[in-house]
Amino acid sequence: MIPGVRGTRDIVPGDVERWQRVEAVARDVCGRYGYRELRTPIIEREELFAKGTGASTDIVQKEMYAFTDKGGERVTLRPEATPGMVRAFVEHALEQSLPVPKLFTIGPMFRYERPQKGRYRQFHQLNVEVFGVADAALDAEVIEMACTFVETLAIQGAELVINSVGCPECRPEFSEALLKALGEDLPKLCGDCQRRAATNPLRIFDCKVAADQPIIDQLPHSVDYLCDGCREHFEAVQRYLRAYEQPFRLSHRLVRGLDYYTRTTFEILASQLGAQNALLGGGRYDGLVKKLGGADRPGIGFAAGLERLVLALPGTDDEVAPDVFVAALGEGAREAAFVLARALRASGLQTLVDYEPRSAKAQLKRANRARARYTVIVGDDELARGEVTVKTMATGEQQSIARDGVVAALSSS
RNA sequence: GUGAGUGUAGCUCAAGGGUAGAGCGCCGGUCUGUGGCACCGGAUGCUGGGGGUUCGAAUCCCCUCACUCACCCCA
Repeated sequence: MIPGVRGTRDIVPGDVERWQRVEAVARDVCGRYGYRELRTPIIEREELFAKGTGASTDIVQKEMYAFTDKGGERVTLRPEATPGMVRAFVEHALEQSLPVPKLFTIGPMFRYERPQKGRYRQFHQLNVEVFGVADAALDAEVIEMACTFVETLAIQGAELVINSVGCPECRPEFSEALLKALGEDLPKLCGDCQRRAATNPLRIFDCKVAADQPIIDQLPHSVDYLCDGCREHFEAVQRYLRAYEQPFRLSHRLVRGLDYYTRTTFEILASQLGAQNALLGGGRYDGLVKKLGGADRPGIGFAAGLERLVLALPGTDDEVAPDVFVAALGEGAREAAFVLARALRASGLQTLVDYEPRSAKAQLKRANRARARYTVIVGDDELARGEVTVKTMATGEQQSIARDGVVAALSSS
């Protein structure tokens, strides 16, 4: 046997129904908020992510499936969707053709990481992006929609966390304040934190090392360093959320890993997932469209991890069961059985037939195992009278029905 | 990339140097054209893979692969 590639998974029948449920809810919710689907390729030029996601991020530095193709082009399997969505938005001038560029996409992403629960090398996301709207009302609507999505899936124990990381105006000031506050304590922090202090000081807030916490708890908060514009924007976002009666927790430690985030950031956490507990995360990225060669347009969006949503989904697996099982008894009845099955399917009934000439007992057993509602027994005896026998599996009750009336009888039941 | 744990039948798990097992599931019979319940019978494993120690390895040792948890990262 040749095993599947590490970090990839098959979604088998019995599991796939849960995925379909998540995807159906995603499409339904997106549709109600006015989003249109945009499907972009899984491979993109490597530079799209170096520029978009950010050259300093771990994703770009060590997690991309990047290679040189046969034409000498540097390409990569996409590690996230947003830069591709922005590229397509710009490339097709979607702002001209769509009333409001509200876009969503569902598909696989690839990151070369050590797999663990809730984290895979090929994983799937729902991505939601809106371009060209700077108003805080949209931030709140996007966040509220994300919450509605999770609630509609009946996922328990989800918590919304929000923060503001400022903009290119006020963030440098905050980073400086951070380093200044750290001062002589910096060498006391863990190695990772010291590295973060040099590359992206905000990410010190991500640290989970226990010994570092007393120091980190004393650090200033980004919300206290926002410029007037960012502060008013963030206050407005919170006002709208309260108006929606959407509970949220402010966390000055929510900083997010991608370089492009500005102002509002948010996550929905699920308590039952363990270490990989973010169901969904996103924020505003006002400089990204311009950076990727488009006009100066603001943007906001989020990505939801489908594996994690499926993991957090409450138990009940929806069983897939046929309406009818057609059992053919006797060599002469088989042809009639297949013709009948075709007619039942044409009328919309999910129908199975046995392909082996098994005993009546064996076929009934199969019908039972498949959880068919009805078994239609097509036998030589019945056919001679122009009839078939319909058995209701739940009750065991059965009756003879004219062969040409069985489709009508079953499709109305 | 780092650390720890676990890999035995389709699934959940026993056997800790001496002939690989159970429960569930699957197939068949009792019931020759009638499922579920009961009873009876049957099939299924290169014990993740490779190497070593030993008269003999699922069991001990080494390597490798995969999975799980945590770090890291993030959806």
